[in-house]
Amino acid sequence: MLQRLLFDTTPADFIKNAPLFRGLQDSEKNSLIKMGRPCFCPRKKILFRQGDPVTHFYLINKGTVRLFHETPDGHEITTDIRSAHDTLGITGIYGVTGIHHSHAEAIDDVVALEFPRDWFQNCAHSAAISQNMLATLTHRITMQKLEAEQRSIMTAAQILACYLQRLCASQKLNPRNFELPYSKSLIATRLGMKLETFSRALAKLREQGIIVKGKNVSIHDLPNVEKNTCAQCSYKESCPAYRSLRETLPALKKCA
Amino acid sequence: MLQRLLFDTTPADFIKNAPLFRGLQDSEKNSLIKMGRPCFCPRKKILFRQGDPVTHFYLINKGTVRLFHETPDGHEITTDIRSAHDTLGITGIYGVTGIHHSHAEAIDDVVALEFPRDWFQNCAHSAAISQNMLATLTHRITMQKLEAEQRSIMTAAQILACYLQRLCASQKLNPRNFELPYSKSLIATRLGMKLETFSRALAKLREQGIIVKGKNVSIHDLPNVEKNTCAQCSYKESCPAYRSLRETLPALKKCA
DNA sequence: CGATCGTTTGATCCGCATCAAGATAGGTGG
DNA sequence: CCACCTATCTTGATGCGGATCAAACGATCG
Repeated sequence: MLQRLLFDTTPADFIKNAPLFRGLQDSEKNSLIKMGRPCFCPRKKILFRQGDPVTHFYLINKGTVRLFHETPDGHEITTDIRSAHDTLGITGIYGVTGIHHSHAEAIDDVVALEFPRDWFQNCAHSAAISQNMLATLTHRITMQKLEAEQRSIMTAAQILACYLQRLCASQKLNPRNFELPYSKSLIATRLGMKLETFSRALAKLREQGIIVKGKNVSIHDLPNVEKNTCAQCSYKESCPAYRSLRETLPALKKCA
Repeated sequence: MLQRLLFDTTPADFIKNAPLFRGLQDSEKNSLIKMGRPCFCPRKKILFRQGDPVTHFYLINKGTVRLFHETPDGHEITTDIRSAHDTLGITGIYGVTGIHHSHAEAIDDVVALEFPRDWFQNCAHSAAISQNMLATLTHRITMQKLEAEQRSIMTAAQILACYLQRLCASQKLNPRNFELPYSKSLIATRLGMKLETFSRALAKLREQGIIVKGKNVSIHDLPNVEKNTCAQCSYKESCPAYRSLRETLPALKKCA
């Protein structure tokens, strides 16, 4: 049916394998499968708007969502980019205001599952879900702090290099050669810089062995990368990119 | 006994009234009272260091704690300031690395209750605690995003004005006349700016009716305040200071 | 083939950091 | 009570990084 066409896997399988629902009883998963409604949002459309009451929370199956704010003078600020297996609306559900804090816009065609807020709050309260949510939020807090710190002590080029590193780490990409998952303008706003600044940062990284041509990225001079990126930030072992770097650098150096 | 001298209230009463433990069964509270050990950390001493294994989580009863990182070149970055009723180490407990992400330093003499990490994770898992934790972390995420956004679109003076507003809102201070709870240098680092910049921002605010002399603050020109602070940020109803402003401005204007 | 979108490059401006001196206040000992 | 000291803060001069405005470039598409 339609669902088969939209989803990467069936909704039931998707729920069974979702990291957010890891550790749940089968009965709980079945109840989630019953309540999870497929939800489709085409490219460029708005999934929900800042200020809207929180009616559902979403689990993304396919596609990419941009969260952003509008400033009073009409500019937009990208606060996050979410994709498969990420959630949408958690902070809305657990927040006190009952409204969404950001606009959510589909970058691609987006497929998600939606769960009614009330049902979820009242009935779906297993210890396992709470645990998973706590782990997710904790991770988000750590990463936010890390990025906030980077913005205050690093140059645009360094921030970008760190971002590319984290991208490799989180999406298991090969640093020697991978494709940017989003447009450069989207990444620029995601990193809180202007497209022009982003572009100039790319030029600087090129001098240091990180070559970006179109959407294609290849990182050559690894010692330099090590010197200029997360290895320099003060989060050390708290930073996923740093941990990943520690693990992968020796292997990568051998390839060099 | 000693505990009476250190704590504002007895540890038992403190636990019974702690927001974090709201909604718990009496039996759960009693178990917390049994396991919560008083913990004293004198001014300027370090409670735990970044990289230390997370052994406990803490609930502050008295005093102020600064969370910070060290950059590779020796500078320090204040990531948060916590005081009575705040927690310490939650992200450490729920994080995957099992280590603290920041240094925690006592600004004042600090009194706290500590709970062993393992006991807390294994035995203290009531739905109510999880709920409270989720609400706390959600709030923290929202505020972090808000501040990150402010740093990218506001000037130092505006950021400071917003901070003062939030201070009034969260600590129920009278905007017409209150005392800064921390030193100016601490607030400056908390806001991610240099002390010099902070000082110059004060001068600018003075022209706009926000007068700071020593630790004393008085906000006079409310329309100007409204124009220059959280009312301008894009979080609107998600921002506590904005909500508070909407509620309190009419009353304050009458006093003017 | 022009039109549009996404990106690059150039010139200029502004805000904050930095470096360097003063100023003020709180605390101590003579 | 005053002189001294240190901690905390203020003020001034300068430089750098990123935002802004403006224009050109390249790719894709009807």
